[in-house]
This record gives sequence, C-alpha cells and structure tokens, in this order.
Amino acid sequence: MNQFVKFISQFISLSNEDTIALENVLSNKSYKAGDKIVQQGNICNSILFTVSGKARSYFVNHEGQEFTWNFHFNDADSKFENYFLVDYHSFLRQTPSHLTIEALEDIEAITLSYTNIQKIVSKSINLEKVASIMSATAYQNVHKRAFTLLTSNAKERYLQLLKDEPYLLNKFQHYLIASYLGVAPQSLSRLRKEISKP
Amino acid sequence: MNQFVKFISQFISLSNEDTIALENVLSNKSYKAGDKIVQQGNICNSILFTVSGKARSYFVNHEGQEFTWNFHFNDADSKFENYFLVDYHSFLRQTPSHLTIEALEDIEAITLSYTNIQKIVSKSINLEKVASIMSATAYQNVHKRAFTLLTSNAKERYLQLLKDEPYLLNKFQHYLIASYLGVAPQSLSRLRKEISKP
DNA sequence: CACTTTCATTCACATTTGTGAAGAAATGAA
DNA sequence: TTCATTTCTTCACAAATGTGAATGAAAGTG
Repeated sequence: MNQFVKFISQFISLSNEDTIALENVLSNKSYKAGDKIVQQGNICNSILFTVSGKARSYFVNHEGQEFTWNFHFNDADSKFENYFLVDYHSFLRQTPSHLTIEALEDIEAITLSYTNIQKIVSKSINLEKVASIMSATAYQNVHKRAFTLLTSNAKERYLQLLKDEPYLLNKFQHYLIASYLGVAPQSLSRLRKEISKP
Repeated sequence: MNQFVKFISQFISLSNEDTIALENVLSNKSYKAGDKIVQQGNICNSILFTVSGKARSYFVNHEGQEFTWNFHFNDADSKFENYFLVDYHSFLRQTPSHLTIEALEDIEAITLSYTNIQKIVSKSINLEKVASIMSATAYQNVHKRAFTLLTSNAKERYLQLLKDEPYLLNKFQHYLIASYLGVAPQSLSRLRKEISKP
C-alpha cells in the first residue's frame, strides 16, 4: 500500500473508493541532494510526503542569512509535520512561498498537487479532513514555535529541543539545529558544554 | 446593521438568508475593565467581535511572567485579528486555551458561539468561508510572528512595529508593547531613545 | 487641589548572546 | 590509508539585552 495513503488512514477512515481516488492522484517524485524542492518566492503547488531522505526548510532574510524553519524526514521519530515537504502558507493560499526546502540527501517522495487535492475533496467529503488536519497541525506547530521564541531564551529553547525532539541532534548538523533554535552555532556549542557538566 | 455582519460581508457575499441566519445566532455581551474574557486553561467556546473598548491577550509561563500575544480593539487602525477576542487554537480544536484575554477597558462585543457557528455552517455553505478566512488569517499572523521572532533582534522588531502598527504605541502602555515584542520595558525605553536621536 | 499609584525613563552593572579567529574533530574523496 | 574539506568546539572580546534601583512624569482618587 502507498505509504502516504497508509499515513493518512491513521487519521481518517478511508472507504475503498476514497483510497482508490486518492491513489489515482498521487505520484512519485525524487530529488537529488542539494535540489531545491520548494523555492522561496515561488508558489508551492503540491504537498510532498517524504518516503526517504532528509531535507530542511529555511528562509533567507534581506542580508542573506538563513534561518531553519523545520526538518523533514520519515522514520520512527518523525512528527506529523516532519513528513511533509510543503510551505502550508503558500500551498493553502496559493501565494509565494516564504520558505525554501532543500534536499540534504537524495529524496524519494509522494506528491499530491493542489489541483488534484481540489478534485478529490469535491468528490469525497471524507477527504476534506486531510486538509483540515494538516492545516490545524501546521497552525499548532507555528503557534508553539512563536510561543517558544517569545517566552524562552536560547538555553531554554535548547533544553526544550532536548526534551521534545532530541533525535534531531543525531540526524542534522549542529549549525542547522542552531539556526532552527535562532542562535549562532558557537552559542549552541557553549550551551551544550554548559549543560553537559553543571 | 449588525457590525459583525457588516464586517463579515466585506469578505464574503451574504445572501439575505445567510444574513438573517447569521444575525439570529449573534448576541451582545459586555465586560468590565479587568474582566477575563478568556481564561488560560479553559476552552474558548465563542468568537467575540469587539465593538468598543480595548483588550489584550497574553500567556503566563510557569514562572508567572506574562507575555502579550496581541491587542484587541475596533477602530480605523484595526487589523483583522485585532477585532476578535478569541484563542483560535482553542476555539477551532475545542481544547484548553493557552491565552488569557483581559479587558483593559469596558468592552462591548458581539458573540458567536461554537455550537451556533456549527449550525449555520451546516445550513449555509457560504458561511464556511468565514471560518476558513479566520483560520487562514490566524495562521498567517502567527507565522509572521514566529518568523519575526526567529530572524530579528529587539531593535528590528521595534522598527517593524513602528512601520506596521505604530498606532499601538498610542493606544497601549509601553510595558505591554514591550512584552508583545519580547523585551524588558527598560530595553524598549533604551531602544526608543537610541532610535529617536541617531 | 493634594495625595497616591502607576508607568516611563535613566543609570550602573550583570548576564546572555554574537563574532571572528584558531584549532580539533569528523567526514568525504582519491 | 592520506589529504582536503567541512563541521564542531573553544576562546577572547564585543554587542545586545536583562535587572534592580532611583527618579520624575502622568494618571487616577479623594
């Protein structure tokens, strides 16, 4: 069974017709390490479900600095949002993306385009829940992110990462983690030292 | 005409039936300055549209510190989100609120309950757009908030506020603005001094 | 009006975080 | 393996931000 369909069926019950309708609009896509899967400024017109490989999403400010928004991969540790290669904001509103998503390794993915999701949503009421779950999740995550950034300092943010998603430290380079936390790599290093031996 | 209906009809075209259906489920509610309109930990079960008065939403961390999430008021300067007294996250998912919303002045508001919105949404497809616009807007705002906090320092955040919503400085006390920006009141004061005479 | 309370500002100093440079460690390529 | 490249850590110092106390301005109250 298609991995994406399997994933979705954890959250909503799909009839046979739904499953078939869904599978019919899905296709496979692969990217090479270094490829830009989504480009800042372009409209993100499909949702990609990661099957294998790692990616990261980030934005670049006017000075050219990169800020990691999230990490993308598919394994036992993955959270909902980690599976998807998409700028929700851009996808849902069909506006230019703020994010760039870059393959850190070769990527295998399953793709569902904006036009295709429209088709199946209009046919099958059940599938509306997919979009609803995804946007609710996206909202929840971004809310938590804003909350954390507003209320916590660098050390607290790192401790929260250690608690909530410690596996990221093994999967991704520390300078990417640092930019995810909103600190300089050297500062992250200092925090790690400080915390390891109190 | 009901102010809330008027507001909504800027965004979606309401048939006469829709308008009547909507007006039937709306009611007026007032609060005294200091009242808690939404309480952190409680489920937020209605959307309130501000007619007059000012409020702010904030969360309190484990140490009792307050962080201002947003400001709420209705006048020429108001942005979409400023009109509404609601924790979207709590409202949409019917989960405990992260926010407390407190009346800073006496408040007149129009209320639309969760159960009532369900009723009219099922009757009138058109009104589905209300929820969709509101949640998309909420998402957009929280996204921008997270983005700004991740990528900008205190000075840049203050300059952005000066650019995007300078009227807040006249409407709300500076220590509240400071907590909205995520800085100490003294630091905001220092930034203001620094920026006023370069 | 005088009195009290709240808020904004300022200052000195502490703490946190950033920065550039250097070297150590890890990784990848031949 | 060896060599080159990348990443991580460490350090010294700089810049940004927090903190507590003091002051004065503004607003509210009688």
